[in-house]
Formats: sequence, structure tokens, C-alpha cells
Amino acid sequence: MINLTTRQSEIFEFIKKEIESNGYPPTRSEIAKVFGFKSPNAAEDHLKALKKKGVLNIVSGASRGISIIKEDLGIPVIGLVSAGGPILAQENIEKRIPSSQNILSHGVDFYLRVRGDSMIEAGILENDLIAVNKKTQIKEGAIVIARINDEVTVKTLKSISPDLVILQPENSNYSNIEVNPKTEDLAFEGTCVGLLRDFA
Amino acid sequence: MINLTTRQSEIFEFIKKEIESNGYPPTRSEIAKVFGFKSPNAAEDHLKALKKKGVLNIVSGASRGISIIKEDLGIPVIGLVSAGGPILAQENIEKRIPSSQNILSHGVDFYLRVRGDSMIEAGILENDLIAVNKKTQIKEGAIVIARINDEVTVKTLKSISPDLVILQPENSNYSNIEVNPKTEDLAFEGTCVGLLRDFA
DNA sequence: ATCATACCTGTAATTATATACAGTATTAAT
DNA sequence: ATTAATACTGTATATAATTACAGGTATGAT
Repeated sequence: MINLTTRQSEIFEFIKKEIESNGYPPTRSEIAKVFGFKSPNAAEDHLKALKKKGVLNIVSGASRGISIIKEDLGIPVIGLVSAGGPILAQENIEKRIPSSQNILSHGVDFYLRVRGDSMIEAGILENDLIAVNKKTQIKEGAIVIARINDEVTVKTLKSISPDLVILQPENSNYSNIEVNPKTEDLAFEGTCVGLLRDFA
Repeated sequence: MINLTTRQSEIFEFIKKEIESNGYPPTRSEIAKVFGFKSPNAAEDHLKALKKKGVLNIVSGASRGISIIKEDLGIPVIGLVSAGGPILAQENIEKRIPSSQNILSHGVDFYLRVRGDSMIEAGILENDLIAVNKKTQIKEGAIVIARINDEVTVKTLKSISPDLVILQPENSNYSNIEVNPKTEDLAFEGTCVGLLRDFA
């Protein structure tokens, strides 16, 4: 999608909200009123711009003939992460789950399919999907998605300090991973905010 | 919902279809045209009838001010099950999750909040929500929701025969539950088809 | 038998709405 | 420096749309 301006985003979001709450789209005048425009033509201009940018469709002559073009790709499900590249690279995306179906309380940036049994004692099994939020502040005690030298792993963050990060598997067969961020390549991809298991 | 007449259903379905495909509701004239009415007032009459029957809402004065009232209550989340009564009794329903948000591959009849730690070795922890399907055939090896003498429990179904049902907890601290369906009150509420954990 | 409801036609008026045209000011790109 | 895009005001008008009123017919219920 071509980037919308701040104003255009506001208008676009308003239209979406109206459709959601009323069940039908707003008129030019309604938009103008809400945004304080003194002319419905201001809204008309915005609609034309939004149509041009391909985010909505306008049926000429029809009242409220506005419909949003949903290009909502949904929340990506990350399968096996290939070494190198960013975690959200196209080749890692297994499928997408519509974001409207997000029933978790936190925002979910992506789902990661769990490989291995290192977290079974935390009730996280192989093939489960863990919901990951990228923005949540990384905290000790949380279950985090870390990348160590191109290896992506899910572990409990035991402790964090400038020269020592301890990642703890939740499986007594495995031992803690100790990383020195100064000498090793360590990045946090996000925090686990949910879990999804499908008994297919 | 009060029963709609055949004609009313046709009109109602058409309106829903229009909203789905166009993104906005039809006008009286559009309805009239599609159904061959020679007057938009025929459509008006139908809309009034449909409003009276509570299936849609009409905003007076607004063009296309039609919205369908969704009676979809969503999938119930069952908290603590009170002894006696059916599992889906009103007093057991903690909240509802819109069925449109169901991302699991099987149909989900309700979610059950897990109490206790008897299934931790199957990765099912306290407070997780397990998605339950009532219709799936109860099979050995599946995780089932059983009711034994008014006690609702989640266990793996180890074996089933006319006079002995063995339910296995997935926690080595607990031992198997053996029930004779002929002498004890045993009912299967459904099969676990998914799991949802929210790190709130 | 009468009444309510469903299901229409036909007309018409008010209002809601889209949308063109003519401007103005600001900002980002070439 | 000029052009294009953004973000509006202000006016005007054709037409889209709601919706009332006045009928008509058929059907099932009281």
C-alpha cells in the first residue's frame, strides 16, 4: 500500500470505524462534520486521494458508495526460520491468520511455530504457535524470542545485564544458555504473549 | 428471532449479500429493482417488517441507513462448572468469544477454562482455555472432557469398554481414574480440539 | 364476517448526497 | 524555481434516496 498521509489515515480509520459501528459508510458531509471541515468537498478530495492510493473504492453516484479494499494480509505465521535475513522475511512465512481473529489481549505481530521440546515444562510443545509481540519491553521472567548468531530460539529470560544474558529452557534435560551480548550476536525478536494449539 | 416469511427472508438475505459484496447496504429502489417491485415503497414495507421483527435496524433519514443486527452471541467460555445442571448453563458462562474469531480447524462448541494441574505433561496448564467440540466421535487416545458424578474433568481417554472407562491424567503425581459407566454417572461433554493461552 | 398481516402499485414531496467548479495556502518533490 | 500534491473554503446543482399517503389483493386467524 502506498503510504497515506496522517490526515488521510485519520479519514481512512474514521471510515472503517463508521462501517464497523454503524454497518454502513459515512457521507461526505458526515466526514466533514466530524473533522470540522466547512465544506463536504474537503471530504470529497480526501476520498479521491484515498481511492487513488487504492485503499478504498468509490461507486460513482451511489450515496455512501464507499467500500474499503481489504488488503489485510493478516498476522504471519513463521515456520522454520532460515538463517540470516529478518525473521519476517517472505520465505519464512508459512501462512497468515487474519488479524480480526486475534482473540488475545495483547497485540500480536506474528505467530512462531515451535520447534523442539525445550519449553515443555512451561506447557509449550512442538508445533504450538506462540503469539509474539515485538514492542513489549523485554523483562526478566518473560518468555522471549531471541536470536543468537542467526539461531532463533524461545526461552525464559532468566536475567539480563550488559555482559551476560541468561536464557533458560523449560526442560530439565537442557541447560541454560549464557550469552555475552558484547561478543556474540544477540537480538530479541519479541515477547511471547499467547499460545495457540490446534489438535488437527 | 421471530420467524420471517419466505419473502422477508429473501429480502433479508439480499441485504446481507449486498453488504457483503458491496460494502454498503442497498437503497429501497435497488431492492425494488432486484425483486421486480414497481414501487420503492414495497421495499420500504419489507424493511419496516424486518425492523419490527428485530433482524435489522433502520436509521431514519439516512440513505442506506440499514444495518443487520447480528444475533451471533459467540462461543461461550465456561469458567467453573457448578455441580448439577448442564455444562452450558448460563451461570457457568464466563464470557463469549465471537465465533468469527475461531482460528482452529475444528468447530468449537465452547471453551473450557482449565482448573488444576492434572494435564501439565500434555502442555495443558491451569487457566488455559481448551477448545471443545461436542460432536466429534470420542476416541481412545484423545483428550476428552468427561463428567463423572457431576464433576467435570479433562483427561486423556486411555481405554473405553462397556464396563470400564480409564481416564488418564497427564501428570505423574496423579493416577488413572477408572469408572464403570454402569454403576457410575459418566458422560462425555466433548473432545479437546484446541488450546488457547493468553499471557495477560 | 371481520381484522390483522403480508405484499404489493403509484405518486409525490422533502431531504440527503454526490460532486463539479472556482479559489487559497502550505509543503514536498524535480 | 516550478510543479505536483496536500489540505482545505465556499457555492451550487442535479440526482439519489427516504418516506408519507392513498390505494389494491390475498390469506389466515379470531
